[in-house]
Amino acid sequence: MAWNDDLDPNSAAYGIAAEVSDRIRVVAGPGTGKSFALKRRVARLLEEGIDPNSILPVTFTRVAAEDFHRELVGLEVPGCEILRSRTLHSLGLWILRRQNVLESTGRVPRILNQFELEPLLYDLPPNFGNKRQRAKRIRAFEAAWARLQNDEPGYAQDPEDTQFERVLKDWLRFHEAMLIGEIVPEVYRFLRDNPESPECRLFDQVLVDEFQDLNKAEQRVIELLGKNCSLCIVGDDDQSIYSFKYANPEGIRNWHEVHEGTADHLILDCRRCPVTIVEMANALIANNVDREDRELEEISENGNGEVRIIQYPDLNMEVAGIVEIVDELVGEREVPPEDILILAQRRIIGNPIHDGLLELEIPVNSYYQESELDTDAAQERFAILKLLVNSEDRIALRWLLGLGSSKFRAPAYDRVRSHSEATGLSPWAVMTVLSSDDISIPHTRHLIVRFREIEAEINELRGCEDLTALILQWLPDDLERVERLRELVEKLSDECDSFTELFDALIEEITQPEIPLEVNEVRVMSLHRSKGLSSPVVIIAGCIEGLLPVGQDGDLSPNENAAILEEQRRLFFVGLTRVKADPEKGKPGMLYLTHSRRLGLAEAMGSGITPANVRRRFAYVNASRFIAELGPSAPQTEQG
DNA sequence: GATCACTTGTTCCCG
DNA sequence: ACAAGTGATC
Repeated sequence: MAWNDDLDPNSAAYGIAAEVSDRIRVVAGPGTGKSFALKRRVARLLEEGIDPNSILPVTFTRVAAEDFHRELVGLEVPGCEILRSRTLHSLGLWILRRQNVLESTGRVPRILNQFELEPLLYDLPPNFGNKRQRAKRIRAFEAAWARLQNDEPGYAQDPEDTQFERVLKDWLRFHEAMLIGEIVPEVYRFLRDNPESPECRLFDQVLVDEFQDLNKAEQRVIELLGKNCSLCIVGDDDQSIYSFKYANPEGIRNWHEVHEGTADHLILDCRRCPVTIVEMANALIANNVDREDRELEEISENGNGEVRIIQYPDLNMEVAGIVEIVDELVGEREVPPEDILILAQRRIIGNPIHDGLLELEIPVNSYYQESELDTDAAQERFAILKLLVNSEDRIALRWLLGLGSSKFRAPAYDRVRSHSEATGLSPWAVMTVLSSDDISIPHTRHLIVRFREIEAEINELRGCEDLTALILQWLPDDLERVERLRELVEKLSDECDSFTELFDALIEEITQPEIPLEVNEVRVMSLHRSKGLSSPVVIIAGCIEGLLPVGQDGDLSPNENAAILEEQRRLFFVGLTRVKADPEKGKPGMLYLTHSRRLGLAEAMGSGITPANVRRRFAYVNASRFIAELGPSAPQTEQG
């Protein structure tokens, strides 16, 4: 088909697809069809004979990359199959591999799993602040030290940051591993320092989605890739929700001022959402001060949808209430499970909902990060497996040695590491000689005990005769809290013949889960994760003050806290606008906002929920201020 | 006496 | 999750 088939020449999508400027900024509100416009633009470029290999669509997530590719293939434009949409990470890793950048700097692309960061945080010395501050500093390092939009990425300015970078990189080098977040800074440095490299001329057309969520280093990578070519950036500053990785909405807000001759496009027709929800979203986001004044426009054919706001006496009842709502929707109202999206900002809310639905045998999937490895037991089993495959996996050994101790035995391990660095022996080799009393290092007794346990475990596994026996030894049927991991292993072991094959598949599946072509279950995830998705039924749980928005941070200035509040409002805005109306198919678009009055104090504190009051081991919380900000279109709160 | 691990009491941080 | 306290180890 032609790129402009059924496309009104006066529509925003047409304007974007036909735009010939080589600097284009598109600001597109939620559900306004920006991916549709981008798709048509790519179709036009292909039809004009531009080499598909020279077009680079950059997406925020792998899911979005896959979606974009699928939609392009659907267009049946010549060349669309070749065209690959990529995330900045996958493109970055590809460039680093291609140019052997990692080898030349002595880095090993063994990427740490989320849970493996834990010992690193304890091994970083406390002079860099408490654990939370150390974690935050790692994220600044991953942003190439550009915390603000005006910062220049590349080098740490603050001497403490410089020292931190040295200690962190030493740790990573010693453990022969990398953080996933190191890829972008490495690529940035490579492109900046090698302007003659072919990667700087690889593409003629660079299109970037979700630009508001790129930090300065990522923005710079895009600029370097698109220096001599046509650059089209797309996003919505009202949906900027990644300040924790130092993304900054100013990046898209000021882009047209920084780039001369920018053609500016704005799309505001919200084709996705019911009218009521567009009104609520507009009322909500208007409370943000740091923002351009604009409104989403409703499409009256979408109808009003159904909105309910429910408060429950406590969190358990909220969870039970949501499970009941879903059961009723799936049962009596015959809503397909895949049409239901449940958003919860904390696993302590999302997980019991997931489990409750599972109990009713309603198909459901949880999308929290690395959720197969949610429990300590699953993490331990996974680490053992890594060590079985490669006893020189220093990260897995480090993690297992620290297991069971609240501070991961950091001081004792530091002595082992010093010895290892002094002698050139690997940590495994050092532990082996320690264990056999050939040498002695003070204060390492607990470490040795742990090492012997680990060794025994691995020897048991080595003794297994076949794959089935090994899996059974590794994940015994009666071992609790590893259900998700076991399910995954069972699924994968059917497709794998050898043990190493299974291991590779398992790593792949956990770190880069396959993106299913179509879902057929209820999805439970965080608001961040829901970016780019839409669904006929959306349930946002835990709409409480102290969680959504999060409480004030005493370490931060009033201005910083105000900025966080505005981002939280954008997060809620993103959540609301996931609702998709399709009245012709009998799907009006439903939104449920739930909250409760009370939850366990330990639960609240453990997951960063700030209570309004604390009484007798219970945290008492109030309805989110955002509920009141939804304006007159929002219904009254019901009692659940 | 210095260092480290574990427990206990009070708690403010995840994506 | 952290700080302080206690007891064990060197």
